[in-house]
Amino acid sequence: MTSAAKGSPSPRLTRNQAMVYDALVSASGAMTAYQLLDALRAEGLNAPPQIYRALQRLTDIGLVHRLESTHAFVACQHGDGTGHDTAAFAICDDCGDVVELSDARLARDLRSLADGSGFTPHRASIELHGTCERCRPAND
Amino acid sequence: MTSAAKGSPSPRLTRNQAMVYDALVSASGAMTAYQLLDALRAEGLNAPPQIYRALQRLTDIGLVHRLESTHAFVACQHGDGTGHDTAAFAICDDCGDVVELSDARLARDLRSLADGSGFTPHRASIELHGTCERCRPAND
DNA sequence: CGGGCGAACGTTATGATATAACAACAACGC
DNA sequence: GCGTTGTTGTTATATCATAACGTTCGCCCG
Repeated sequence: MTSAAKGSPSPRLTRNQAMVYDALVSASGAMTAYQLLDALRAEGLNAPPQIYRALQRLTDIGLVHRLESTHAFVACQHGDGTGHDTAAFAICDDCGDVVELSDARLARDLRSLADGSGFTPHRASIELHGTCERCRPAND
Repeated sequence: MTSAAKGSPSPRLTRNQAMVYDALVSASGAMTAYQLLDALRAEGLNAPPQIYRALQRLTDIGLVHRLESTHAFVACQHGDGTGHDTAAFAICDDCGDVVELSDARLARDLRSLADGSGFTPHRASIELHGTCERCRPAND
């Protein structure tokens, strides 16, 4: 699986950016910057700035999201389009799996909640920690 | 959820915990651990673990919230009661001011969104970045 | 062609955030 | 007293992230 551009506004990725993005997609989960660095040393990336610069660009264009609460990064699970600014993440504290959730109602509620305080939101970080379906104890 | 004792709002803080909490309340805003350390050196706190331990306890009992996206800590702005597990924060990127928002509808939306994915949430981190009322350009 | 220029690169060094580990001590029940 | 438990103070170190600098790349335009 390669770093093919997706939808509308995806400029071509540079080599480093493609390597980082591919690593995140292959991981099918979140990775920290230093995990990416370790994974990509074999391919010639040697120092943190190379990773962080690629991640900066990838998050800027919406291909990658940053998980603030775990200091990790995850490839966008949507078709790249909209909703990035209010994406929510369900992070399993047991297995580390991350699922990206998007919901118009949630976005609307957040916006109205902010408006009620005179606040103009620019971006949101919404991260749920808990237990995913597969890790939940079998009892109901 | 809401496990803080109702009868005793403050479970007797130790000296260090009280110093850290007082510093956060006086700041009327967010502070990083190292800002707290600098502020409290004069009172005898010398090393990061002393700060982090106090913060750990204060967040455990709900008197302090951690802002994941800014690596900072803020005193709870509620009357201490419930809603801590789904509190949202509006963080002004201009002046740094932080307002704690709480909304039952938001909490419900998040829960139902998670349930739809078979996810069982334990805690949420909801942080809005943007511009507060006072910092917003006057037109618009 | 080739000069200019902005973006990306590689590298070194350092800054910022957070925790491990351990010895000393206080508070408390018995 | 004496153990148990939790907090403290301290040193050292782990983890996360960026500053700064010169070099190279891609590409437009003269």
